[in-house]
Order: sequence, then structure tokens, then C-alpha cells
Amino acid sequence: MFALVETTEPGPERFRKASSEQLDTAIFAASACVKKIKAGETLHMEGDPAPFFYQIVSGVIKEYNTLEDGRRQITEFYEVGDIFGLTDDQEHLYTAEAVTDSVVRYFPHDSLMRACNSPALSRRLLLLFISRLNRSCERMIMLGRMSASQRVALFLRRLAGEMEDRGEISLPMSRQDIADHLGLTTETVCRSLTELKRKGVIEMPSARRFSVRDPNRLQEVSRVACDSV
Amino acid sequence: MFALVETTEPGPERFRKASSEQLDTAIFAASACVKKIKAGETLHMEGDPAPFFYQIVSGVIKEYNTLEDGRRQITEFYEVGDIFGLTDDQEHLYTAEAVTDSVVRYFPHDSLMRACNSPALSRRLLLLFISRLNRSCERMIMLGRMSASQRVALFLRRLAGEMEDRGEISLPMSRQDIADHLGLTTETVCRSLTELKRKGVIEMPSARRFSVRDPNRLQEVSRVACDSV
DNA sequence: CGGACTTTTGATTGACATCAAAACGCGTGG
DNA sequence: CCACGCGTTTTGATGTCAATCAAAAGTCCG
Repeated sequence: MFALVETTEPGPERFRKASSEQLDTAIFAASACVKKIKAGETLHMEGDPAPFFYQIVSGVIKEYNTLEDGRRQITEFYEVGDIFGLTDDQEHLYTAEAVTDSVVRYFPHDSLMRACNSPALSRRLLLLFISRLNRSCERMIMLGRMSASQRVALFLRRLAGEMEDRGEISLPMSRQDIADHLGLTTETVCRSLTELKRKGVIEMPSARRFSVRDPNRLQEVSRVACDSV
Repeated sequence: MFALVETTEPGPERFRKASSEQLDTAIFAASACVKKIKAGETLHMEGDPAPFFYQIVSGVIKEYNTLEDGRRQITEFYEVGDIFGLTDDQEHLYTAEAVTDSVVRYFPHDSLMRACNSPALSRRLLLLFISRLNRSCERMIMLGRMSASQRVALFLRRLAGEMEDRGEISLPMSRQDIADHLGLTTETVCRSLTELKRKGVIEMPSARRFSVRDPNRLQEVSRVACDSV
């Protein structure tokens, strides 16, 4: 369980959910406990003490910040195998909330520092963080320089890419969540999705499922300026 | 030179340029070489092979991505002591270009992996990366959820905070650079600055220098919605 | 079936981008 | 020292994309 997994690169993507995300946690396992949480429940809030960090066994967890006026920025959706809740000081900077019913295992915060005694694990951790930084950089480009439809298209592409699926893909998060992740409003997310459906780029049998009908068009939309035709 | 520096925390800031940024590079030093580059010259481009990573001896370096249509997203400005150019595979994902005439020392890429043999250094690296991730998360909030004036105010506050100065602070980068960092246009950056000047929050003796007249107001502007009064 | 929440569509507004041009700096050469 | 040219910064006028406001349609569950 949670073996050191090496996957092949999925293609010429400049940014990708790193294979190193699949981190061997066997070394932590001795001290690991498991916890179930229901959709909508929070694991911890911003400012809470951080005795633990987590790895997802099943489900989806979102990590976000809240501004004074209630606006949120979801920094990441985590899935099976992902590790989150790492912090340098003793408190969490983000709120972690379950998107779906989930199971996580948790590890004492200091086991991370102990992990540094193992060169092999240190390297894995280093690679994990580098890939996280690269992903977060992609986010900056998205948030800083892309149009609404580009953001939505890229988001779908990432989901589809990770799922490695040609069939139907689940969209476990709400429109509000997507909006808070992409720096948009629910209405704008909806309109962008409608646009993609109208053009025949994607299909949505229900609000929380989609499939990519025209991967090239989807890539096109997420790469260049905005809408044509 | 480049001793292990521990600084005290500057205050109740949730995000900050981590003290751990000051990383002991003595262990790399055996293999270190020094390079000078002039303002506007690039150290490396996106896609270049990445035999080295860097630490700044003097000057300011910007790291950015370019989109197909020429738009840029500057992911970070690095200053004295900062380390950059770290990558997991063998090529750089970002372009690094000197903002001012600069001096950098560079280290072979694999010395990073060798560093993992030292538990102490591994811990330092881990903390460095965690603080980088936290900073990049602050960026996401800024880009995703803040107004133009909030972004500019926050940018100035970060500069002022890092400089730890009550007097005049240098603004080494151009308006275009600031815009490309904040996800805005030069014009909007200008207008926001003019606004702050008009309100008496900052003073600008020249386009590339400023001082904070009213730190509280500056904080206020960077925190809540937008302009009042 | 009814109520509450989520998603979608429509109308309007507003913030920032874009387009355009003036003002300002700054280095070069007369 | 001043005139010139060029790049950067600033201001102004206008346009546009996404936010906001509002309401209808769809979905889930008791």
C-alpha cells in the first residue's frame, strides 16, 4: 500500500500533476491513523494548530483561504494519494474541507522532519515540492493572464488528463468551488461551460459529469486568446 | 559567507518572505562559480537545459513565463540570498532575466540531490520549499481575488516589509514588470499608484523610488475591498 | 409533493484593458 | 550646456469582459 510508484510521463505537458505526488508513506505508517470525514466537514481551519499532515485514502479535499469579505481562493483540490497540510510553523495557513465523503490518514507533524534523516525520502520530498511549486506557477499564469473560458477549459483539461480517461469524468466539486479555484464567479463558470457545450467541445450528461468530445479544440481554447466561432 | 542565518519573525504576517530563504550554501560552495549579468540579460530561457541552479549575490532577478500571445507572468522577483532555478527534470520551466545588473553564484543541479544526504540541509530545504509554497499561495489569492489597487498596495507592502525600511524604498523593476507580476497592465499599475499618492498613502520622489507615509492606510487598502474616500 | 439548494440564463453595471497621446527622464552628440 | 531621440511613465477617452443583480429551471431528499 502506498508503494513508491513511478509512472510514465503522460505527454509533452509543461506542467503536470507530478508522478512524484505518489509518495511512499510507508516510513510514516507506523504512526499513521485513519479518519473519515463527510462532504462539507472541515479537517482544520486557517490558524488552527497543525499537529498533523494528511494523505488522502479516498475522496476529494479542497484547501482554501478566506478573505475578510468572504471571498475564497481554493488553492488546490487533493485526490487519492495526495499529501497536504504541510506547514513550516505550528499552525495551518489554509482551511481543508471535504468535497466528497473522504478518508484520510494522518501523520504527526514532526515525522516530516524525521523523514529528512532518510536521503531517499528527502529526495522524494524535494521532488514533490518542486512539482507543487511548478503547478502553483501554472495557477499564477492562469489567474493572472487567462480569460474566463481559458481558465475553465484548462481546468477541465487538467481533470481529464489526471483521470486519464476518454469516457465520462466526474466533477465532484460545485460550480462555486470551481469559481473559487479559478478566480471567477459561479455564473461565469456556468456560461463558459455552456459555451463549451454549445461548441461541441464537451458533453455534460449532468451538472457533475462531463466528457471531452474534441480534445484538440479543448486544448486550443485553453491555450490561445479566447473564443472564435 | 552565507552562514546559516536565523532571523526573528517580523510580525503577525500570515505570509512572509521566509527567514529560511537565507539558506546555508556552504555545503555547495566547493563547486560554486560566480557570474555577472547586466540588466535585461537572461540567465536562461524556458525550455533550456538546467545544469545549474543559482543564488543571488547582488541585484534582482525576475523569473517569468511567456504565453503564445506574448503576455508574461512574472512568478517571482528574487533578491540577495535567494535561491532559484530549481527544477525536477533537466530543463527550466521559466525564463530568468536580470532586472538590475546582478551577480549570481551557480551550483550544479545534482548538488541539490546530494544535499539530501545531509539531514540538516534537507530540513532547511524542506522549510525553504514550504515557505515558497506559502508565498505562491498568497499570489494566488492576490491574482484570483484582489482588485487592482489591492494588488498594488500589497506589492508595495511586501517590498517595504522586506526592506524593513521606514525611509525611501527602491523600486528596481519597471511598471511593465510590476504589471506582469500582478496580472495587470502598466496603465492600471500607474493609476493605482497615482491613487495611492493622491490619498497621501505613499510618496514617490521619482518613478523608481517610494516611501510609505501611512502604513496603516496602506495595509487597509491591501486588505479590504477597494477605494473609499 | 414541497422546500431548499444548485445550476443556468438574462439584463445591467463596473473595473480594468485597450487605444491614443502627452509628459517625463536620460543618455548621446552637437 | 542644450537639443534631440528614444524609452518609460502618466493621463485621458473608449470599449469589453466578467461581476453583479435578478429570476427561472433543475436536482436532491425528506
